[in-house]
Amino acid sequence: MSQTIYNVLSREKETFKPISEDRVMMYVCGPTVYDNSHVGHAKTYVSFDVVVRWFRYCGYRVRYVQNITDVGHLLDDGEDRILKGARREKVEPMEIVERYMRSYFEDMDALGVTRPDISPRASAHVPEQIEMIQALLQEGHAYEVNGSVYFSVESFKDYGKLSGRHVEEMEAGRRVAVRDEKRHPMDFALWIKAPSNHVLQWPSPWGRGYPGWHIECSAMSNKYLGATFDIHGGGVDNIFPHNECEIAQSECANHTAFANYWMLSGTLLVDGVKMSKSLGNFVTIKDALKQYRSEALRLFILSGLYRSPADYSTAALDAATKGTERINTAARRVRAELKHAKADDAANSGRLVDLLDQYRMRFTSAMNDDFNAPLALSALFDLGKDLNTAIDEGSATRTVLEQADAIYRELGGDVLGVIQTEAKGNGAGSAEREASLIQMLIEMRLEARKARDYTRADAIRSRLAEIGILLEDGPKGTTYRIGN
RNA sequence: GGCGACGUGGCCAAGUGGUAAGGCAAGGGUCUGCAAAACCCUCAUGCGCGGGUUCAAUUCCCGCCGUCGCCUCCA
Repeated sequence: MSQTIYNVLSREKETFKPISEDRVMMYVCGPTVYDNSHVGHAKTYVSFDVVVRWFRYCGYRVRYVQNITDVGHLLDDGEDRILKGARREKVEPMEIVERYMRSYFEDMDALGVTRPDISPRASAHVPEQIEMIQALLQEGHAYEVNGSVYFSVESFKDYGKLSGRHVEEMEAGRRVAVRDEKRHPMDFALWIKAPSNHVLQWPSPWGRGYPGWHIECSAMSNKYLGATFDIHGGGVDNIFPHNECEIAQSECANHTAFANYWMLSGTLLVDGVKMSKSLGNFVTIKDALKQYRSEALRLFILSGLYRSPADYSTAALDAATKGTERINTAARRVRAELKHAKADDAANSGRLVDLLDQYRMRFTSAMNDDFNAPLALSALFDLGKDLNTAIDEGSATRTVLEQADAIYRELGGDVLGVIQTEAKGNGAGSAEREASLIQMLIEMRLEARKARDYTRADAIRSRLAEIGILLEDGPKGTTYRIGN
């Protein structure tokens, strides 16, 4: 079965053909680190995390590059975001960068997002950016004015091919005063002359200055992935001008195609409008994680297609929380049953093993179809229903349970990251010890119940509940789970 | 105004030219000292509105209405 990807370049689903057979070279636009990340970032990066995890599950070697923007990304008023952050917090610009880059990684780690293989920083690749700008100047795709360098959009006939815009049709500069220096209103900065008091500046052939925002992605993807690579990802909101500019710079400098497949994730809305730093309506990932566990956040994100918008609300997150509980309870039950599983016996076992294969195939074909995570999830939910029934009937043999456990670990855990694959503990040894202690208390409570000493039984239960361990009495005995 | 996307049950959300996945909520049941949880079952003749193509459309085409994103910084 082959992988399909909705390619924004063609606006169609295409069969994925990597440049090297078993290898995926992938770039995703990363954050500008001048403030805490919000749930909108989570949507984008969790989505691409699942793409990477899926490729790896399928046996591809993936090189995943995601930049860290720490210079050159300007605000409306022309001030660099990093400098604004530095002024706000009264620290060095690079302190802002370190602070929020660490914060970003903390958030991503908490969300279970696999770290990129390379997280190149713009400020650490100024020579590479200068080199690319020089190439563009030599080719006549760029021009210098007063120490700044601009890309000439008229020199690249394909400008607008990703976003479907045409230079002639755009009423550029209508709302923003165009810099007089530009030859064409749509031209964009490759290199910006720094005022003498500007804190971030580097020497260049055109005097002291700093790189424009777009050029870093072109220069760094070129360095780590090559002139042409497989997949370029990011949020749709950057399709114009950022992504369009990347294509223009790279294709003009390298004389070859840039990314073969463009995957853009849908915008996260809150109360129907975009969640963004500039609108101030954002929920930080740290705040969201105080309320919801990371599996719930991931499930919320993966409940819709990556390229569709999603609306953040407490109702949606509560529903996702319940959903993760349902799916994790089923997975936990399988693991618990496995401890005292029956040996295999012919017929039933075979039928159920076939059923499990079908679920794995359902999941696989969903993911192969442009990473349809919501459809893949539905397979896991249905699987849980069948397993519960099988366990109740006593037809779930060891082989069945082992394979079910493997599905949960590999597909729910490794690929989607919505199923906890191991007990959360403070350390390797302590988790096991904790489990034994809880088991001991459960047995003590059982003895109390047998003796009809319910006061004592309830006391054990409520004391455990106080420290977040919830006991649940079921037909087959008492189980527990760790609450939030 | 231009470009792009979308409108599916109470809410969220997949999907297909041949008759609607899944989650949440709701109702019923099982279990149970109590409680909580869990599990099972049920739940859209219908897919924004109006036309058209077709043996057949929610799915294709046209028009309309509405929502969102981008066009200026945002993942």
